[in-house]
Amino acid sequence: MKRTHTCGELNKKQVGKKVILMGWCDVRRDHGGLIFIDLRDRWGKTQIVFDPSVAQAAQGLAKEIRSEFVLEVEGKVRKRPQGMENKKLPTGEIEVVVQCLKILNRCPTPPFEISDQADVAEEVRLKYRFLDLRRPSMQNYLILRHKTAQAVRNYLSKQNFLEVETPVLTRSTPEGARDYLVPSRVQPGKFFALPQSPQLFKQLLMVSGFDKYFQIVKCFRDEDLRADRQPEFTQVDIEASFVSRDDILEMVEGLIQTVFKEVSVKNIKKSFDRLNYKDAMNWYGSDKPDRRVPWKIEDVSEIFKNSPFKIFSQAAEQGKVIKALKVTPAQDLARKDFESLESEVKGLGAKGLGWAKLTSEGWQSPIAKNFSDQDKEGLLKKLKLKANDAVLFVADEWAVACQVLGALRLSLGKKLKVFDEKTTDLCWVLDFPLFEWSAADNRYVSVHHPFTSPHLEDLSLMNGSDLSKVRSLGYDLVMNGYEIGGGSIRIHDRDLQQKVFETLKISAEEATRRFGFLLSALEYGAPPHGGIALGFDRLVMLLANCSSIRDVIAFPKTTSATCLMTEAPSEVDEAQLKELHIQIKS
RNA sequence: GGGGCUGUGGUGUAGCUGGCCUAACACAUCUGCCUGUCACGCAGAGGAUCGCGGGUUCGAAUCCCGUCGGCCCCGCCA
Repeated sequence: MKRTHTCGELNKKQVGKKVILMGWCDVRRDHGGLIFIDLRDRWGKTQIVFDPSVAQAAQGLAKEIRSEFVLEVEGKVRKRPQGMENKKLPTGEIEVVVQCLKILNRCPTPPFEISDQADVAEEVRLKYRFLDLRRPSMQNYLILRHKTAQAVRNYLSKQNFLEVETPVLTRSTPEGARDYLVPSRVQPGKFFALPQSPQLFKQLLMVSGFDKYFQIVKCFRDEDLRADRQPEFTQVDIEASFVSRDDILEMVEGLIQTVFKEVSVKNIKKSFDRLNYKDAMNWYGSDKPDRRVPWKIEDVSEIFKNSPFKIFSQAAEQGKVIKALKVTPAQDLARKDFESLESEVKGLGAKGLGWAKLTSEGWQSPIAKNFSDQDKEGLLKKLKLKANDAVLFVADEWAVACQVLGALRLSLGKKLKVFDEKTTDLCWVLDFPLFEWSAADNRYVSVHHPFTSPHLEDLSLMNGSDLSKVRSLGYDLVMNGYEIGGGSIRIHDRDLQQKVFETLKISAEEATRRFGFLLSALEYGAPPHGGIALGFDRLVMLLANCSSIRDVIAFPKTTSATCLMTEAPSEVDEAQLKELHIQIKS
């Protein structure tokens, strides 16, 4: 027997036709005589009818059918009686009258109803993921994921990019995320690492002359999970030779537009806004700003420099900044809301949060009584305040003040629903610092990675005292407050690479030991090159309007990095450990 | 490593300021009836010792401590 049609394609054009359908029993409506069953497959649902006057035997067997039984039915397509059409179904104009039924497999009562309406705890869904994935919405997410991957492959292939696979078993290159390690059986005491990204391999491919490379590839990072972070995730990894930063940015803009055109109903702009890191931090308090929140952080240090309010004026004197965020409209925020914000802020590293609300009766605020008339006037003018606006103040080190107000900007913007969640915003963040000081390590560390090229205008600063001023040729692609991609123009000069290692306090021996193959490759005629890696799961998540990448990954891990279905990771046999020369200490 | 939320029949929830809880409701399940339903309907039935362990108390789903699982966030994620 062969299935002639799927459950999503029959309509009145096939009326009268004999068909064979296969699928799962979605719902059963047993009227005693007539039995209706919605047969479901990944293409849709079709109503099948068992009529004792048409096929007595089939109708008798149909009495046994329960939810999620796997069925094969042979029957005739017929138009539903007048007024009995189901407008909610694409196949709702017809039904299949069954002449012959085969129960291909039975099913115990499922742990939850296979339906998008059913509200089931994620814990249960993940344990029975194979059932969860039967739900139409989950099937659509994976279909969307496939289409997105296809669009990416087609676009890049048309642009003459070549897909090349790189090793999954590779060497550990600390610095960066924690590695997943794989013990070597043949080399006692030695380990492979799973790649955090194919970064070095793609650079080597450039040295090999594959001037346009891409790969849709799994990457592994043994770090704590988030809604948008899994220990194994997929990147669209891209690298090209003889390109400038703008070449990469434009190519990626084309890629993203193509993806949107093929899989989404949303429209996005032709080219994406570019902001530099400093502005992103100053205006949005984040290097991955969600610009859909229509508020910008303002610097009001100048206004409070001479204020009688000592907390602010002294902060300004000490070289700190006073940042202000106008929250509008804020009529729904009461004193207790501001007070709870204040405690929230302390968890983020700020010493305090000032607030003031402008009501029709004047200022409502625990601190505004300390402001001079000049201060108030300055604020009104700079922030263009009107009744029912509130202002949040943080006086702190620049980075802290920005980040804290950035966090509040986002959480209040969402809470007060001041923007349409369905809109899409894409932008580039450029000119990141190349290095940042790590107090923990007592040295400078790479903001991106040690192979990122310094901004060519800043090369002279590389010898200066304040290395945090050196900008990089790195770039991040940001969508709705998520970093969906990041990359850079790389260093292709061995001496410059050596210099960066020195700056990072990575000794020559250490560099040779860890990245010798790269340094060697850079000597053998490395072309100028650069690239990007897109977070494929995040991209699909945003295209699907989901809030967790788990929803667009077939078999994801929990926040404690386990799989509830397979119960991985698991203990292994003593014999396996022995072969791998591994002993567990408890 | 830290903070927050959460765990009650198969599923989702209510109860959680301790005693009327002999744990309620909806869906699902089972039985019977039903020839036009599509969240089918009607009548009935079964099913949870409240994640687990300990403590307080005359009495614990309810309070306390510990522990395990899930989710969100900070740190971490070059």
